[in-house]
Amino acid sequence: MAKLQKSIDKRNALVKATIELVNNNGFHATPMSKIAKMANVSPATIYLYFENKQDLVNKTYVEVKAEYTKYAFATYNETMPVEAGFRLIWNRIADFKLKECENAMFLAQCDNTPMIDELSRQEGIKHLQPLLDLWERGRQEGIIKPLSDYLLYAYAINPLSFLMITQKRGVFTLDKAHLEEAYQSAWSSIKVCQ
Amino acid sequence: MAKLQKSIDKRNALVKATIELVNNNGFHATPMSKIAKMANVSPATIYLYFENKQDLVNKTYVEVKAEYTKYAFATYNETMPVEAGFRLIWNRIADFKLKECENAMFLAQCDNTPMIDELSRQEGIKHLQPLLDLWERGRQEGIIKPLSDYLLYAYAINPLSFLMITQKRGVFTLDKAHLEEAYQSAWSSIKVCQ
DNA sequence: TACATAAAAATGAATGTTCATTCTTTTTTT
DNA sequence: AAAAAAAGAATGAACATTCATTTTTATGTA
Repeated sequence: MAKLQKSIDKRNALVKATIELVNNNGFHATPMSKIAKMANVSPATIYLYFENKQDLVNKTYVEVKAEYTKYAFATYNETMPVEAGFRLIWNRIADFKLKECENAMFLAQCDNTPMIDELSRQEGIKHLQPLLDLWERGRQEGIIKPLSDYLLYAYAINPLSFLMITQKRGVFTLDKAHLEEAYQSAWSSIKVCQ
Repeated sequence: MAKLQKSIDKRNALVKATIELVNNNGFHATPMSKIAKMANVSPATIYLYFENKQDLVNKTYVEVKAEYTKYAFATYNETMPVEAGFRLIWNRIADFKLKECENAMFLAQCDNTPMIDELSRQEGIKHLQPLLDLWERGRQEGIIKPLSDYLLYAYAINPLSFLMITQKRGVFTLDKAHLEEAYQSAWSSIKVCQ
């Protein structure tokens, strides 16, 4: 098992360097040589862990996306009432976007760009199922508007990406009070009135 | 006036080619040679109209952003009541994102990427003022929640970008009914209840 | 434990390509 | 016929990837 012997630390350093450089310079301005340098590794070593640059970026995307959803659902279980469950997941996602800012920025960039292969993109979406199930339950109980999952995501979750990016640009700070306001807006947009 | 003599058509073709190629391949995979080919122009000619590749992309961004806001406010005037004015602007923006899909996709990509210089980005934001003024009026009249402009934009406008991208990926179609639902979600998220 | 050796991992330097940009010449416009 | 615009080919740098070698690790033997 050659693969298992290779240092997992090196692989992680490569993934981390990719995220950091792509965040700061964009995909078009992150050469393999810089990734190698930041990970303290020779350029040739990258090819022991990844097929090529595209593969490195794809795998990085899928891994970060998996971390994201893992974090989002870590404290959730399916027996929770709809509103409480949504609040919990929403807060975990907000938390992730604020605390794991580098990771979240990377995902935001990948999600609006033809930088990632379609296959990896689909792979990344898979783990969102618990949220979709919660919404289905909410619709059935008449708590959540009978809208497409895409619309619900667009209004309840995606605005957090915009806010995170805006905060990263420095023009705006997302404090505790803003977060509660954001939650209220998110919930207002998808709950059934009265 | 050398500049005025140069063909405006050629310039437009270059801008259009840039948008199309960046949308489909990403900035990292759109060489100047391809842009030239798509615009039916020699690579050298690009440099008669733009300083370099970065300048071409920056200028393209600023121009498309200007078109976007021009379209958004074309039928609005400041004497309208807040809710009607918001509905009007929202619909124009939705229209732009659906009809001028190429332009809107390009903006979405630029807005989540370090592809554009900070200066051009700031230049692009300027023209949004009428919407910010409308929101200020709405807050004063107690119609719109007393939230930061960034939060209002995140919930009322930005979801349209997500929906447009999702539609472009083909998994979801944004029809008339969806649009009305989206509007209701947008308005719900920022209006003061009762 | 100490050493020898084979396998694996890692490296720096090379390779060949692609690309942004510039140069020189040609074509078009005035 | 002069000036401006456009062109295609040339230039040199940057880059992804591979190659030939060296270093590290694991294993077997005394």
